[in-house]
Amino acid sequence: MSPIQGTRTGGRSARVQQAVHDAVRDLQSERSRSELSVPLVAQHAGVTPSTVYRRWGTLQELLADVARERMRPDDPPDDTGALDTDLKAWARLYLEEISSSPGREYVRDLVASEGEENSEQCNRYCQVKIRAILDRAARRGEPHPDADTVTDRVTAPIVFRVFFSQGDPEPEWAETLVDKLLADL
Amino acid sequence: MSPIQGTRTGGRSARVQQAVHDAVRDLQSERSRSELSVPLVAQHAGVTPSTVYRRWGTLQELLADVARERMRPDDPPDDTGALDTDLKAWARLYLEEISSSPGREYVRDLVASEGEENSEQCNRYCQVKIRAILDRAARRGEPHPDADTVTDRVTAPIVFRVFFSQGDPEPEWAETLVDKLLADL
DNA sequence: GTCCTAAACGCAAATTCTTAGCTTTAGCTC
DNA sequence: GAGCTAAAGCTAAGAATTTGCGTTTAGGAC
Repeated sequence: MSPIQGTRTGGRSARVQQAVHDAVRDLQSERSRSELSVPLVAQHAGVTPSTVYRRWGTLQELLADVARERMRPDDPPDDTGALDTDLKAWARLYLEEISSSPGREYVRDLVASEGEENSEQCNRYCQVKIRAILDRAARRGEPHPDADTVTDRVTAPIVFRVFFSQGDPEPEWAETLVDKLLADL
Repeated sequence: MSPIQGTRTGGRSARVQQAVHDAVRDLQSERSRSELSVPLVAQHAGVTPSTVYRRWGTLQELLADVARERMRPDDPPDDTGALDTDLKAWARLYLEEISSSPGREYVRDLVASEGEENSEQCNRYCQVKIRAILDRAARRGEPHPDADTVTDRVTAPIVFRVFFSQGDPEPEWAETLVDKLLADL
């Protein structure tokens, strides 16, 4: 039985999805956003444009779909032995990731997409990592904030500053956010 | 001598800009984002599409330009007599504004635009209001955080939650952000 | 006020993107 | 493996975008 009645998830459909995603990633690495188009992606993927239009609707939605995939957490965050250093290492990495040129594009694509599922999913991925760090702290018996507080005091300021303030924040700034958070516990 | 060599700011150019902005606002109030197009806006504004393309480049950039205009601060925030209540009133209003359906669209349009000038300008508008509140607190002799701290602890979480968390936050939640900020002073 | 220059607009042709209808292919169930 | 149908391919019509060129007009100089 398939997960959703009458929706095909394997075989050709899966291959097309894979080919289109790969094409987007390839093209993103060598062309600017304004040079991308549905027909171009379709050609590189070896499918017809109408297939892409039917499945994703617009280039924007396709880009958001690809961005969400790229944000999927791969490895659990490094265990440095203490909450303070775990959170700082993660915050630093996160800031570097989303302030990088491709990182900005991904977040931009997520926010620009019509529905909010993609952005929400992305935040959930983020919280998975945060919770892994907090769980370790709990097991060590360290006092720790909850995941929502970390989101409000570390993740949110990082994302906000990258998108709404001029100039790139220094990696150290992410660590000061963690310092302040832990000082207020 | 004109401010920027060879850039026209008055007369016909100004009228066209006004007409196009007005057309966008009119259309936004009665149509969904996906129904907007450059030719449609141009027609309502009584100009040719090529004029819009040449001045703004894409629909996205035009929408970001309009959104920035709408975010411009109008009145100074209400003076309720104390920092705590001033900040809470502002935070509540801000949350309501950007979590509203048109508000979300404006922020979306800002972030989606190519350059970052529009988003940055928007944050500056926001900080103008925050600073007005903090200045009043300073004059009253109240202890107060700096504007960047308010941005990190109130503005950023509000924006982040509206765009990356599912479900609409309650207005009261914005006030708790202020409570926590002031408690940690 | 008049003239000059170039920025900005209008128009229209050429190109590219998007959509819709129909046909074909290939997963899935039995 | 036969039948069913979602999803892909194909093609043509329609819409949006880009571009070149002529015209208008704002802004500065005299």
